[in-house]
Amino acid sequence: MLLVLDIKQIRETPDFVRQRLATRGAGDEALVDQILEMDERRRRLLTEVERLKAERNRASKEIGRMLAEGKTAEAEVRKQETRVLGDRIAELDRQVMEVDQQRDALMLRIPNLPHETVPLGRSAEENQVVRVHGEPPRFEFPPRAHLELCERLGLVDFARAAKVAGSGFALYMGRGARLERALIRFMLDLHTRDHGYTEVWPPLMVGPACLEGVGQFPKFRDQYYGVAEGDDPLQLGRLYLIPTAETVVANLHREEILRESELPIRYCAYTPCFRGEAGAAGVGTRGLIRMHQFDKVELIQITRPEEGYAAHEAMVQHAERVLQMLGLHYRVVLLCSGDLGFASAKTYDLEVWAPGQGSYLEVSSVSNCEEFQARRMRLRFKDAHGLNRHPHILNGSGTALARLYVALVETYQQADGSVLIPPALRPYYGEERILP
RNA sequence: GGAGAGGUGGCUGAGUGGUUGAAAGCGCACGCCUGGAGAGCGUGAGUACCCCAAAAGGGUAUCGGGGGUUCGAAUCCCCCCCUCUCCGCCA
Repeated sequence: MLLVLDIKQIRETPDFVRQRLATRGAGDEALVDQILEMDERRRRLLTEVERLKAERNRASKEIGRMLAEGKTAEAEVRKQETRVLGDRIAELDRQVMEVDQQRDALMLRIPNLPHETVPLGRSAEENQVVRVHGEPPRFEFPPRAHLELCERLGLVDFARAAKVAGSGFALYMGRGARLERALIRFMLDLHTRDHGYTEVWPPLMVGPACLEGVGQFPKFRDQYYGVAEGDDPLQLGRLYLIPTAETVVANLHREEILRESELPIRYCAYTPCFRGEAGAAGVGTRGLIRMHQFDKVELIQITRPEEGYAAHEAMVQHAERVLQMLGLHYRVVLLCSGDLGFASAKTYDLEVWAPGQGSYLEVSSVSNCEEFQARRMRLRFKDAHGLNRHPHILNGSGTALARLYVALVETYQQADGSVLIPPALRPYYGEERILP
């Protein structure tokens, strides 16, 4: 009953589905045959059990009629006969449920099909840079890394963050905290005022159904923080800390049937994001680049399928606008099939230049998940013909904070050790520079 | 956390074991009426799945979720979830 890719699509065009899945290079296409087999078994069982149920329903009505007419003896006989049907039905029902579960479990493991405009490739190396904005800034001195800048200016206290929460957390202090807040407000204002998004301030914990809905479950179960209430171990896993606002906000309309006139829906949310990042320790773990908790302003759109890709392009530009207004050098990267996220059909990453790192940092990922998530969360809209269809769901960071912070202080650092605040941010930060 | 009440179709709301997928009202769609609108009248309309080449048609499931009793469950029993009211606690 839970359709991930449309089971009909798999049934009708298995070769196409297999071929598209194969471009991801993860071997998921092997699931297709298993699913088809399950599906066939399921339908055979269903046809049989439904026939029996129809028969039983008829018999029951007949018994009702007999009793009403006072033919108790006859009714008793009929009851006896019908009881046997019940046993057979129960047995078949059990089998149907079993096959259902197996099929659904397989379906949940199938990632989205890459869009036809996605370049083929195996890994991040084959991603395509589609445009570059600006130039890397020049320095008359060796630019410092953000870690040093932040510590010297007292913006972030990593030691105390580690003391209270362990490694992988940041403690923004004083002007550092104010800068974080300024960035959040700047982005929220930009997207709500200029780009037509409605601001949302959502819960930071969600049930597992939401994680499943956006495609983070079942595949990446171990990367999320589950919370427990008190010491009750039974409570563990009933709620999870959100790894991104997408997890909550994309699910806001789950199991609804929207009116077409309500589309497109555009939401913008600031939230902290919590990630276990299992197995990622060791690489770039110092500083603000990879953390268990970071801030992010997220964009979500729910659109008619016809408009999904136009909205996708627009959304990339909404995220780019942040970087442009902050005067940062960045590039837009189109992910290749092998680097695509589980739920996404097409993704652009925004990578901002961090002079102190001497590298680009991913600060935004803008994806069109097409109908994939809508199907998993049973979100539909009624079109002009009264037909229920799945909308496209898009998400994009607009943008992630911590890495943006890195790029910002590294880009705007001065020879005297101060950090200039770019003009667009000054109304929010309140001053023109952060002095040593 | 304690006590109570309740979850039925887009909404309100009837229904306590048998042609009830579910009265009635509102809302909605279409048609008639109208110069046009309204009122009025009529018709239609949930969702998912299965059978059928398709359409037509037929069937199954669905009254918060799951399990049970029964020939038969919206109706009876058990467990869970959620909402509301009162009390307690708390930012």
